[in-house]
Amino acid sequence: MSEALDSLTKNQQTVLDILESAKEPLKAYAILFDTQKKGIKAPLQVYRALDKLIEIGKVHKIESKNSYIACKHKSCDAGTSTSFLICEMCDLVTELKKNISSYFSKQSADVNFSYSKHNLEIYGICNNCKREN
Amino acid sequence: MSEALDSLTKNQQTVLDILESAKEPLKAYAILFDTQKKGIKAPLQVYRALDKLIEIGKVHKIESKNSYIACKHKSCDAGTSTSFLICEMCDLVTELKKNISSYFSKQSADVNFSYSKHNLEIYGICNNCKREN
DNA sequence: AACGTAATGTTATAATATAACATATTTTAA
DNA sequence: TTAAAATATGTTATATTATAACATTACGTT
Repeated sequence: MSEALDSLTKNQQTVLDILESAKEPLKAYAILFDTQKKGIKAPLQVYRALDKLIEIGKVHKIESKNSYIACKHKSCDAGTSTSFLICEMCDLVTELKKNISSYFSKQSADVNFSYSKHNLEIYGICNNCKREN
Repeated sequence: MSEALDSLTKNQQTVLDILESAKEPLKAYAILFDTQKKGIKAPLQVYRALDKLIEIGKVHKIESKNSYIACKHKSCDAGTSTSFLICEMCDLVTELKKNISSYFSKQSADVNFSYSKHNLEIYGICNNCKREN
């Protein structure tokens, strides 16, 4: 049988399932805890699954939180650039769709820097939390 | 004597000196290693100095590299928003002074998100490395 | 079937960061 | 000017995040 491009292995699917059903970004050891009933026993199994999922763009890492989040978009361009809005009150994370890259590319060119990719983490208060306060 | 706003303690100054003379961002344990001849003996002493320096805007953390860099600007607005250009070849880091915050603030408002601060890490190739390759 | 590649399982350890507690120093203010 | 409050220090231990190393298994390709 020829391999479907989006076929995931058991561990990869297990980790992705957890992330997709999570409301907030999860830390690796939280994922480990949640997946122990499904056969994942060691940190490395989580990290390996995460590495692959990030590589294919299904998952992103939020660097300032050492946390991981499933990508909600149809197809992210393979684990490169990311832009997030992070609510400081409820931890909700929204991923911005990426036309913002061209802006950074121009800004970079202005100082003779060849843009390759970026990571943007914007902190603030989400709409829900604003209304409730 | 009344306290000068920019007076630093011994450990804080030691850590800042190391960062200011470094060409690339440094990791906390690299700072520890470099400051051991100057009386700093434990990781916590480094982290505490870093915390303070970050708080007053003298140092920034580069989240995607778990590294720290001295701020070259006159006065950064107290450890809040940062924007970096990071060379993938030589690790040179340039901090963008530009008022990119207002752009993010607008983009955020478009989706009903109240901007508070941001962290931007742009990867690419710096001018020097471009010329040499 | 035999090979090459990728994924797995497992143990150990590296790298990054904080907790807890005792002490010392500086600032503030009565 | 001194006592209280706040800040910084020193030190040991430990928590958190992530990777190394190595043996094994699954699986697509030829």
